[in-house]
Amino acid sequence: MTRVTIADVASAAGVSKTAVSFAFNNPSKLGNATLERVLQVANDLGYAPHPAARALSMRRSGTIGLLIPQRLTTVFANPFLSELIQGLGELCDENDLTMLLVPPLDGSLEGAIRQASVDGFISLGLSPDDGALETLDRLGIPTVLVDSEASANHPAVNVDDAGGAEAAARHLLELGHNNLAVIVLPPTRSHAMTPTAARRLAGYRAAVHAAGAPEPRMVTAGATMAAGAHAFEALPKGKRRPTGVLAMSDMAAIGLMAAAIASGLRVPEDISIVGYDDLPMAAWTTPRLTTVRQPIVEKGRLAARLLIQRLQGQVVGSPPPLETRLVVRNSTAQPMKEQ
Amino acid sequence: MTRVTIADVASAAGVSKTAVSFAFNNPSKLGNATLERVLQVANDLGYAPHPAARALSMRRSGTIGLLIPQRLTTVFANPFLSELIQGLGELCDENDLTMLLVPPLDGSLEGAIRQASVDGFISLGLSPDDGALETLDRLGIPTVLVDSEASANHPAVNVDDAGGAEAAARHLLELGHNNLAVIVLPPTRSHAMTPTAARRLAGYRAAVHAAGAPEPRMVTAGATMAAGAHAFEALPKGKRRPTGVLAMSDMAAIGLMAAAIASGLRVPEDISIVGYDDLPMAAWTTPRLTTVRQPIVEKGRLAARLLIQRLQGQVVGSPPPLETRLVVRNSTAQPMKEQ
DNA sequence: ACGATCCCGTAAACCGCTTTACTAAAGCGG
DNA sequence: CCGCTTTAGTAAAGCGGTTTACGGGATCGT
Repeated sequence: MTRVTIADVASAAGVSKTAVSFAFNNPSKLGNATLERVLQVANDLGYAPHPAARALSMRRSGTIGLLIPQRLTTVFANPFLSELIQGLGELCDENDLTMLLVPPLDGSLEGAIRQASVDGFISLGLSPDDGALETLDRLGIPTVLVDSEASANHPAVNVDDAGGAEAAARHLLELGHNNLAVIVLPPTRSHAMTPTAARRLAGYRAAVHAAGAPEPRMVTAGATMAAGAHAFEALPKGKRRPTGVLAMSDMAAIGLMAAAIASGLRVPEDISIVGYDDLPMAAWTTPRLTTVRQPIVEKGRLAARLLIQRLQGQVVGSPPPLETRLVVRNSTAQPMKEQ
Repeated sequence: MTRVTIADVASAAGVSKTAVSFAFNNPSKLGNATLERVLQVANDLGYAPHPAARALSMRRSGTIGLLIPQRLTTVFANPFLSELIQGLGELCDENDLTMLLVPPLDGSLEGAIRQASVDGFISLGLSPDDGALETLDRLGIPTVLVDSEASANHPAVNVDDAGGAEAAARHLLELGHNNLAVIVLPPTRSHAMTPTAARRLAGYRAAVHAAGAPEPRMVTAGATMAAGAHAFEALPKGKRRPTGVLAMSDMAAIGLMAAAIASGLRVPEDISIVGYDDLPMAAWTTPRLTTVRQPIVEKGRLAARLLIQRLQGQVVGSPPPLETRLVVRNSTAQPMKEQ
C-alpha cells in the first residue's frame, strides 16, 4: 500500500498531472466541470500532495526552524522557551507556517542546520562567534537572532537586559540593602557567559557602583528551581547572609525562595529576592515574586514577524531593544534593622 | 546567489553526481583519492544536500511531527507539554530526529497533517472519532497516540488516569473530608470531555461512591493558574465551601491555591487541595502541593520509542497504562472540626 | 467567412538528490 | 597471457510535485 500520487489522480480523472496541480494551486486555469471532477476524484482517493516534493519544486517548505543551543531536555525545563514559542506560534498561525525544533545534532548545531528543511531560522542565544552563524549564511538561510549580538547579516531581537537589571539592583539598594548576592546564569561550553547574562550582570554592577555599595557575592545557577535551591545553600550563613538576592532568572529565584522559606527564613522580612523574566508563575508564588519583566511573548512575535518579512524578500534591520520593567511584588522589602 | 547543488560540486571536482552522493552516503564505493578530493571540494564550496530533495528521494525526512489539538499559545501555557517534549526529545536526540510542531491550520488538523513533511506523528489527546485519525491512516503515516483511546491502527500510550484520581479522592475522604469539589478540564470543540478528563472523573467518582460521600460539586477550569484562581471564585462560600478540592491539573490547583491564600484562607488547614500531573513546580509551591504523579517525561520517551520502532517496520501494540501515584505533600490535611 | 482572441488543457522540463544497472580498467590465479 | 572477479566510477531513471511554453477549439468582431 503506497501513497497515492498526483499521477494516480490524473489517470483516474482522465486528465494530465498539470490539470490536477492546477486544480489545487491555480483553479482559475481550469473549466468548472473538470475542476470539480478532479477535486472529487482527488478527495475519493484521499490524495494529498507530497510535502517534500512540493517543497523541492516550490523552493519553500512552509516551515521555520527554531535553533536551540542546548538539548531539548535542558531548554524545555525553563518555561522561558514556552513563552517564546507562544509568541512565535501566533505568527506561525497567521501565516500557515509550522515550527521545527532544531537542537544540536550529536552536539553540533551545524549538522542540524544542514538537515533541516526550513525556509528560515529563529536562533536562540547564539554567541556571535558560533560556527553555526557562518554555516547559516553560507547556506543563505534567512535568520533572525534572539538574545544574541546583532550580526552583519542577521537582524537581532533583544531586550534592554542591562536596564532591567540596573532597575532591580537599584530597587534593593534603595530599600536599604547593602549586602547583595547575584545569581549568575551558567556559562555555555563555548563562552564564559552568554551575551544576555553579561548584559544583565553589567546592569547590576552599574547600580551597585553608582550607590557605592560593596561588591555583591556571585553564585552560579542554571534556570531551574533545583539550581536556585542549591544556590541558596551556597550563600553565606548567619550574620554574613545577604539580605537581598538578584537572580538572573525567575526559575532560580523561585527555587531559591522556596529553599529559603523551607529553611525557616521569612520572605521578604529576612531576605529579599528579585527574579528576572516575569514568567507567568512569578505572579502566583507565595509571596508573589518581585522581578524584572521582559516581554517574552512579544519578543517571539517580533522575531517571527521579522523573519517572515525577510522571507518575503524585504530587508529588515535590528529593531531597538524591547523595554524591560521592574515589577515590584511581595518578595522584596526593607532589610530588618540590625539588632 | 543561489544554493550550491550536488552538480556544482560534481563538476568542480571533475566527477559525476553519483560520486559526490557516494562520498557522503556510501564512501566505501569510492577510491580514497577521489573521496578526499570530493569531500574537500564540497567543503570549500559550502555544499550541503538540499533536505527536501533528500527527503523526496529517500522517502524519509528525519522528522517526527507532534500533533497538537490546540493553538500553540494555548497548549504551551501548560508545562505539561514541555515535560512531554523533554521525553520525546531524548529519543529524538538518540536517533538524530528533529521534531515538528503541528498545530491546527486554520482550525483544522487535517490540513496541517497534509502539509507536514514527517516520517510519523505523535498525536496528543485526540478523540477517537476525530477526522484527523482517518486522514492519518488514509495517508498511511505511522502514528502513536498519547492520551487518547487506543485505535485499531495506532498504538496508544496512556497512564492509569482513573487509578490516580481514585487514590487522590480516597486520600481526601480518608482524611475526613466529605464536602468535595472537582475542578474539571474543559471540553474541546469536538467533545464534551477529553478521554483523559473522562477517566479521571470516573476515578474520583468511584472513590466518592465507595465511601458513600455526597456527590462533589463540579467546576470547570483550563490548565492554567488564572483559570484555577477563577475556579476558586466559583466555589460556594461560607459554610458550604468545600473543604477539599480535586483538580485535574496542577496548574489549576496551584492557581486555586494562590487564590485561596490570597483570600485569607490557610492551606491546608482551611482547605485541602490535590492536583494532577506532578509538574516539577508542584514540589516548589508554598505549601508544597499534594498531587497525582503521572510520568510525563516517561510517557514522551515511550511514545517516541514506539513510533521509532514503527518507523523501522516493527509492529507494535499499545503498552499497558503507565503507573500513576499519589504524592502526598503539604496542601492536604484533616478538615478543621466543625465549631 | 476569416483571422484574432480566449479558454482549457497538455507535454515536457525542472527542482536536487539517491540508487540501480552497467562498463571500463585493474587485479588475480594458473 | 587469458578468462574471471573486484574495484571505481558513470549514465540514467526515478522520487512527486510545479510551471513554462505551446496547441486545439470555440468565440468574437467585422
